[in-house]
Amino acid sequence: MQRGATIPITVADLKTACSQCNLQELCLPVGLENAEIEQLDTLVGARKRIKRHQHLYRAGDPFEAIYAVRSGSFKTNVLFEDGRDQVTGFQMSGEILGLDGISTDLHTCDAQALEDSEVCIIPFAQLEELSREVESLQHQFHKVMSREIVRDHSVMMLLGSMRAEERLAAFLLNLSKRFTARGFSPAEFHLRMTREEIGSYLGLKLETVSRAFSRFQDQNLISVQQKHIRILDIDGLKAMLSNPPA
Amino acid sequence: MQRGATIPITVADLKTACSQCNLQELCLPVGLENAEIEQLDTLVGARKRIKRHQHLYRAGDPFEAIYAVRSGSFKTNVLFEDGRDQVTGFQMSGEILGLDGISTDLHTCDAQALEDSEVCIIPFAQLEELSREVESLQHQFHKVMSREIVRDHSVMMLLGSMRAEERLAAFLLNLSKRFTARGFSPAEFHLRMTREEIGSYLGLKLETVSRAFSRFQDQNLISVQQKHIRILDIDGLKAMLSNPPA
DNA sequence: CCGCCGGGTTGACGTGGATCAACGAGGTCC
DNA sequence: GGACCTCGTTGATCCACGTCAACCCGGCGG
Repeated sequence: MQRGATIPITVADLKTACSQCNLQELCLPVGLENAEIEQLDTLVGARKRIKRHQHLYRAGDPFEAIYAVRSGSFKTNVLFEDGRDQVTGFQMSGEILGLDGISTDLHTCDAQALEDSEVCIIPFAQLEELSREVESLQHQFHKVMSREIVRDHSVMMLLGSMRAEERLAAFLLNLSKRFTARGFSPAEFHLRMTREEIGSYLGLKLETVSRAFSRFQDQNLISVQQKHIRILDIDGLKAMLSNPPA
Repeated sequence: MQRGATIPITVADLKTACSQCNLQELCLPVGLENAEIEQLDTLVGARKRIKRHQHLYRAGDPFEAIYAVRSGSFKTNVLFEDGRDQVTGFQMSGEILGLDGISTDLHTCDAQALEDSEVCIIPFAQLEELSREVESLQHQFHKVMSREIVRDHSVMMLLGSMRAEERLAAFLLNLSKRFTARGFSPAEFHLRMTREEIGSYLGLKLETVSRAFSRFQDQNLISVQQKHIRILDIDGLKAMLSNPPA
């Protein structure tokens, strides 16, 4: 099948396509030329709305596409035979979901919307096909995967060697950075996930998360009201990270 | 520069190449046709010997190539500003090192040999070039990256929700599986890493690792003599994994 | 309006693993 | 062969976080 200029692109398509998307700078098209992004448009046609608490995919589902979060946010979690599970990440707009499925052609975790959300569907076979032709797309995709590996390593670091308050501080600073990159306030935001989900991600119990929030508030580092967070002293939070336990 | 049939391949090259390598089934060439593997040979020319305790690369080094472990074994670890560090993985023959470097063109962790080892150097630009031409290589490379992501997720699970003995049991079972895949005994092997390195990987202190080994020995699950491990009751070890803490 | 329910906070208490410390076994260098 | 050093084991104690439980708040349905 031919692609590219031989396929007519309608105005309706364009409106939803990468070339018109304000997340370009955060998403798969980073670093691509305009002409290349228009090639991407031809395969990133469909979008999908996912309501709060609905699953985008589940562990065991056949893998066919990766997804770019267009609006809203998600969590991914892995399941364990005995019913235990663990949140492996929270994804916000521009971030890519589903890379775990490539290895076995089955998804290996669940992806669930934390709020009403929308994703762009990127059929994987077509992405591979196009990235054989478009060098910069190929390289960008490799960077996306590698970035996921690097992110996972820093989560391992967090889980393996940080104390509860350090973990939470790292988490808040990471969120702040990601909100900032999306044009939101670095200091004030709304958590989309529960204390239990935060705890699962950070390897802590929800009570410990709650207590750490309260402690940060007592120290005037942040102000917390349920899911509403305001960072009052970002340097203070950063300082928490460079304090080894011993 | 031309590649492929236009470049003469000497017998000496071939002897060290993928097409002649007995790790084919475990390494990058999985699932490739013979002709395709021969194309791989053209870029996986050089090998490098790394002595015990030497670094293959360090965090901050420019990223130019990925590496396939040909013999021996490695650990990778990430560093933290304040001097803390954490082992993120142990790699044995056929496994790929260096994928973390793609994201920023700098390596983000250290890779250190646990014993005298040898790696194949796979220049990354050339790998991308060839995988634009060879679909199955492209796909296989994506699987390798995805597998690393999946592996990282299971380490997160381990660090975030398992108890000390569960972690160690999971670690031993994982080693056993990988030794088996390489034609070694599933039940008897030699650890290449210290208790401290195991502990760092598992998010435990070396004393805890040592105690867990002793406990397993008391329960006749394994026999331990320093670095020599014999698994006596593999089902018993597996059972440790399906026992939630509560 | 009231009752319910999920999510969050806080307190009292228990415990798994960290910490500190002593000692033993093997390897290496003179 | 002795001195040293790294690695591993084991015991005693401590403490960060988990556990259990009470309670609070806001939203929702009847």
